[in-house]
Amino acid sequence: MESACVYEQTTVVHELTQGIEMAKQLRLNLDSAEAREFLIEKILSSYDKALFVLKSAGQPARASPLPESSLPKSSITTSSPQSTECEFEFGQNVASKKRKASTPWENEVKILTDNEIEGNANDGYSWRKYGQKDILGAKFPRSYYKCSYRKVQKCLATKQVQKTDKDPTVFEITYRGIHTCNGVAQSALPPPPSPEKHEIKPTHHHQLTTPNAGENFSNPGANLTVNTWDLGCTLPSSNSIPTTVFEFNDNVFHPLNFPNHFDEELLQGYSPSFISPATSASNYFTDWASSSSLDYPKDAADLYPDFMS
DNA sequence: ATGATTTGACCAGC
DNA sequence: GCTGGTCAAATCAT
Repeated sequence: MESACVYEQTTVVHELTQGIEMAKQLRLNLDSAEAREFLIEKILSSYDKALFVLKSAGQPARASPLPESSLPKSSITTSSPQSTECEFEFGQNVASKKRKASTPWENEVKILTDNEIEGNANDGYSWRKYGQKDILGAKFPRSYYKCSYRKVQKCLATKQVQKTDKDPTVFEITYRGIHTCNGVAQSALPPPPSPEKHEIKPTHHHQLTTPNAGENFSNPGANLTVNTWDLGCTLPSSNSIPTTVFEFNDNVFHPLNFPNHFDEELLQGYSPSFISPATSASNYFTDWASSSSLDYPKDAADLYPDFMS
């Protein structure tokens, strides 16, 4: 299955979005050396992950060096019944009024997340609900969102949010289309979570690939373990890409297994040529890179001049 | 007053 | 005819 493990886009979106959140947290925690260090590491980690995934995306043959069993259950789901775990769908129609099942979207990504408030995922974009439908066979209706800047900037990105039948607290989010809006991500984001108020659900589930997973570390007091690298499918390697785990003790978070670096050897040889300039991942990236006060790693720019430009 | 959400209707694919 | 995706008027919230 060619796209069996094409989870890359979601991963990249997640990691880059997470980087945005981390950067925001960093801005709010500049006086705390410990928090600063942690956040910087986390940002770099997310960035590394994104780059790794982008690099490895064009090399299906080397997918999943490790047994899937070593990985947590993926939160990325396939939209195809034939597929086993995850995939992206690429198509061409862009936000046309009528569905075209035979021509998938140019950019469609499905994720599962329980880190969501009634479908309003903090994914860095501002969405406007435009419809809701009861879906055959589904317990819960599906909500349709389009980019708030659809008119102003002709951004055609849409997303669908639907509670899963098995667990109403878990949302299946399908992102469609490409964000052509500019610089809206930051302004659209809600204020960073307050450590005093932000609440984190216990990791009863595959916590996840939700782009705002980065908020989680702001929760104090809870003895919590959060996996932010919870992608199943043919994850390149759970060895080279360790799960990010941190705990909260006495209002201080402690990174336990911090994925700072990937195996450089693994990174080598991967061409970024597969990167489409019109993917949501790249849009996320450009939004992040252009709007964030952070500098992206220099070596990344060296490695991916096209991507960075 | 303005913008966001809700909800019934419309339309095309199957 | 059924279904999913979208539109747009009505309604709600700020």
